[in-house]
Amino acid sequence: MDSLEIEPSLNFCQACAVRNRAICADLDEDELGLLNAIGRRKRLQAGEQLLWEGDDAIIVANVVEGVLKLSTQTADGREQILGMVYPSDFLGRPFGETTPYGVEAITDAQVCVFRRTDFDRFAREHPRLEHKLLERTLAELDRTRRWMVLLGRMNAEQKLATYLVETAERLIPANCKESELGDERSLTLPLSRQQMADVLGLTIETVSRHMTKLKNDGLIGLPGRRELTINSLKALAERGG
Amino acid sequence: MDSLEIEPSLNFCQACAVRNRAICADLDEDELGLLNAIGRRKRLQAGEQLLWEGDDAIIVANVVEGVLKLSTQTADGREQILGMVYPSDFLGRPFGETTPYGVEAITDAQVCVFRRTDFDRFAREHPRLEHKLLERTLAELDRTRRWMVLLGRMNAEQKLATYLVETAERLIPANCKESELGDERSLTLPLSRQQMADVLGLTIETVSRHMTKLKNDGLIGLPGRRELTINSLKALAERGG
DNA sequence: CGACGTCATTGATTTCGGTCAAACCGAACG
DNA sequence: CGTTCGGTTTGACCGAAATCAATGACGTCG
Repeated sequence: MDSLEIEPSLNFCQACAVRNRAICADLDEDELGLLNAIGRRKRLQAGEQLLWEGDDAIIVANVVEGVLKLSTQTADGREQILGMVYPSDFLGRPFGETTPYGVEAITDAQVCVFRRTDFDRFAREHPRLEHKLLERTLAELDRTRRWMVLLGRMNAEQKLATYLVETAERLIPANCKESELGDERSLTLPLSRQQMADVLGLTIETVSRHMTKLKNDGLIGLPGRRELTINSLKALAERGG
Repeated sequence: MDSLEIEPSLNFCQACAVRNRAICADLDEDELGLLNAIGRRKRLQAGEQLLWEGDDAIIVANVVEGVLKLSTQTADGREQILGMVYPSDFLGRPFGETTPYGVEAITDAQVCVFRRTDFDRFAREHPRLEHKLLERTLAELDRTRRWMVLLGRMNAEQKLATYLVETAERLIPANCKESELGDERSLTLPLSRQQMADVLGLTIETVSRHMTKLKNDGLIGLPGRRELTINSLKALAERGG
């Protein structure tokens, strides 16, 4: 299975944008060289699928750039998005036989891909890497459990408000550091309405209706389909949890 | 904070019921001795709280016996159960500052408790243990993500059928190994109707109604409040996902 | 035994979000 | 410039689950 369209392997690691934030952060130069030897950079276009649900788990990866979604299909064909991954996040299922979810690039993206068997061996031989991976997995589990509360106990408006606040918080610090311009934010939404629905366990119509409602209530502005301004982050957060 | 009512420390590990299934499984005699030295057995009565949401994360534990729930409170006072832990499962938040959920014993239980700082240090020094913990955490993350689909995309009947099947599968092999009596099972439900509602993101009335419906449809029997017989595991599973 | 408290069931009603259908809007293209 | 097309919004209606309320079943303790 070597049909992955992969770029030639230079030593990317040293210049890697996520060198100090990804699981490789604690590795020394030598270890990094070894890791570099088994990994390959791969570019993905928006909409391109990296892993298919149920496939043999042949690869794992670090996200270098862009946003990807993890999702699964329900029996009746609808989709539930299980999580979003951002730069420096790890994805895939090490030490497992099959990939329990599909992975698709939401924006153009760049990932650092490893054959799972190679990665598993490397991880077992390098406890510092495994430790980083453990910390990340524990943090991801916490985040996932918080999302369960959203799915299980919130109504549509609360879900939407919570999602918008969280998106703003994850996206704004990356763009600009004017965090104390006050309570306002403006950003480009990474997800379409349908994708937002799939993240929140709603339908596209319900998402659309409540976006309009939040706008009419003066909490947000919608200058364009993908554009969002938040008039008061605090007020919006209050509509959530 | 040493007011934990703890039993004196004999070397429990060798005789431990979950010795070969918990994260300690890969440790040798010496390591086990060291781990034993920092851990203590603790008995819990049904309903007793082991950890409170938001507390400093001072302890982690292995479940030796019984069932416990992880749960969180919503702003409006309702509860969402984030997960159930069974014998050999690990609980608590290693490498973290605060406990992101409350832990309460559902049945009488026995756990093997460690001060978090002691455990963290031991784990860092024993990669085999950390590896086990990583595998467990990854598996738990997979399970949690599957639960997101239940919460986000299933209707009440599907949720209930899925829950009953999963409970049967987790509980039956422990009790008796007559797994090929065919497709029937009978068991004592670990959760009250209210707790089932909290796991499934429903209300107690909806749970009750759909339990009755599944009974009337001939899929299950309800000889008592906490008693359940499954007439066909396969048929019940079909009502789920 | 009878009274009480807890938990579960059942019924009546409301409400929120889903479904179906139509209109709308902006970008890409001939 | 008009057409087309995908994504989005809006409306009308419906149904599943929540809510409100009453009743029932069971255990326990005086």
